[in-house]
Amino acid sequence: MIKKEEGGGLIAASNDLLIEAQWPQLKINEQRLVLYMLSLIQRGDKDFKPYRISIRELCNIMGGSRNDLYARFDEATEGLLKKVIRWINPDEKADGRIDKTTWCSSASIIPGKGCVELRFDPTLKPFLLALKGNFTTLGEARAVIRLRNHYSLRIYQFIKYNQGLANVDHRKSARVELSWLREYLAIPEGTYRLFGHFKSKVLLPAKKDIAAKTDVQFDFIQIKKGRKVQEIEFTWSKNKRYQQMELPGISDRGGQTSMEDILIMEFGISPEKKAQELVEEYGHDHIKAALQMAREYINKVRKRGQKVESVGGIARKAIEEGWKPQESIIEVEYEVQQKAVIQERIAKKQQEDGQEAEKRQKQELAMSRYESMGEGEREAFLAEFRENLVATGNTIVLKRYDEAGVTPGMVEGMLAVFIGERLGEDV
DNA sequence: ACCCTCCCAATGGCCATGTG
DNA sequence: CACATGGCCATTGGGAGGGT
Repeated sequence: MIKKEEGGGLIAASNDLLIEAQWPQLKINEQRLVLYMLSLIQRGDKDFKPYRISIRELCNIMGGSRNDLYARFDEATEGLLKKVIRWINPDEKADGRIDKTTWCSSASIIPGKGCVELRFDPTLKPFLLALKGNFTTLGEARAVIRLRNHYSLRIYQFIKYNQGLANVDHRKSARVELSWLREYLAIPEGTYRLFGHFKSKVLLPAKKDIAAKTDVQFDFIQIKKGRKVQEIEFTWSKNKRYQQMELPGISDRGGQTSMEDILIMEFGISPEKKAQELVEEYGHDHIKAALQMAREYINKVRKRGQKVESVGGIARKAIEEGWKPQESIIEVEYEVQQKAVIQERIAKKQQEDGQEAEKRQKQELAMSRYESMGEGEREAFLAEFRENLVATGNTIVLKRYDEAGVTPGMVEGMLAVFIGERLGEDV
C-alpha cells in the first residue's frame, strides 16, 4: 500500500483494498448508506447483525423530505443489492482467491417501527473493516454524509486513510500520481482531460466541501514535470471549526436527538416516538447515566457467555429505575429478576408444548376409534354429529352436510373436532 | 394526490487568454 | 507550442410552488 519513493519520501501509492475491490461507481445515496453502515460496524461484531437506522437518521443520510424517503431508500438499497464487488482478500491473496459479493444482502422497511434494517454479507466483513478505516463515530459518519458529491467523499476517505497511517509512520503528506487519483475517483477517460477542469471541478470543490463539513481539512500542491501537472501532494490538518459545526438533525434540539438515536439504534427501542418520550420524561443526563450502566451490565452478561434476552428491555429498565454508577445492587436484583422471568418463560413454553402433544395424542386416538367403527355404529355417530350441528345452530355446515355428506373442508373439520371431543377421552 | 412549471445548483464541455 | 486558467454556456436533476 505504501512504497518508498526514490527520494526517500513516502508515496501513498494506492489504497489497494479499494482498488482491488473495484469499488464500483456507487451513487451518492448508496455511498452514504454504506458509509453510515460502516460507522455502525464494530470491530468485535462476530456476524453482521441487521443494522437499524431510524427514519430520522435516514432523512439525514439521504437528505430531503420524508415524503419520498422510502422511494429513495428503495432505490439506493436496490442499487446496493445489485452491484457486485470483486475483491481479493489480502489474507487469502496467496491462493488468488477472489471474493464476489454485493454491498448489502438484505434491506427491509419495518412497518410501524420508524426504522429500516440493512444487512451486510459476512464475506464482506474484512473488506468493510478495512474500509471503515478511521471514521468510527456517528458524528464523523454524519459529517461525511453531508458531503454532496462523491468526489468529495472519496477524497475525504483518502485523507482519512492517510491521516490514519500518519499515526503509524508520521507522514506529513501524501503524494499521488494524477493518473492514480483519477482512477481512484473513477473519473472516466476523457472527462476533465485538462487539469484545470479537474482542479476547478473536483479538487477545489472537494477542498471547500470537506473544510466546511467534516473534521479534517486538506490542501494540495501541484507537482509538475515540465509544464504538465504530474503529481498532487496532499497535506491535511484537523478542522478546528468542526466542533462548532451544526450537525444535521441535531441543530434543533441540542444533544437530545443523538440520545434518541442511541436509544433507537444501539438499544433497538422503537418506535421512534417511544425513544422521544423517554428522553422527554427522564432527561438527557439521567438517560446517559442509565445507558452507561446498561452497557456495562450487558457487557458483563455477554462476558459470562450468556445471551442477552432484550437489550432494549434492559435499557428501558435502566432508565425507568434510574440506574446510576453506585447502585449496582439494582443491577444484581435485576439480573436475578431477569433470570426468573426467563425460567418462567421456558417453563411455560414447555408446558404449552406438553399440552399440545397431549392434545394431538388424544385426537389421534379419537380418529382411530372413529375409523375402526362398524357401519351401524358410524351411522349412529354421524347422526349424533348432525344433531350437534343442529343444537349449536351451525346452519352452514349442516346444509353442506345434508347436501353432500362428509366433504373435505368445513364439514370434515367440524367432524374432526366433534370426534376429538366425543371419542378422545377415555371411556 | 398528482402533475406541471419554474428556479437553482451542479456538472461537464468549449473557448479565449495567459504563460513557461 | 503545449498546457493552465478562468469565463461562459448547455444540460440535467432536484426542490419549491401553484394549479387541477
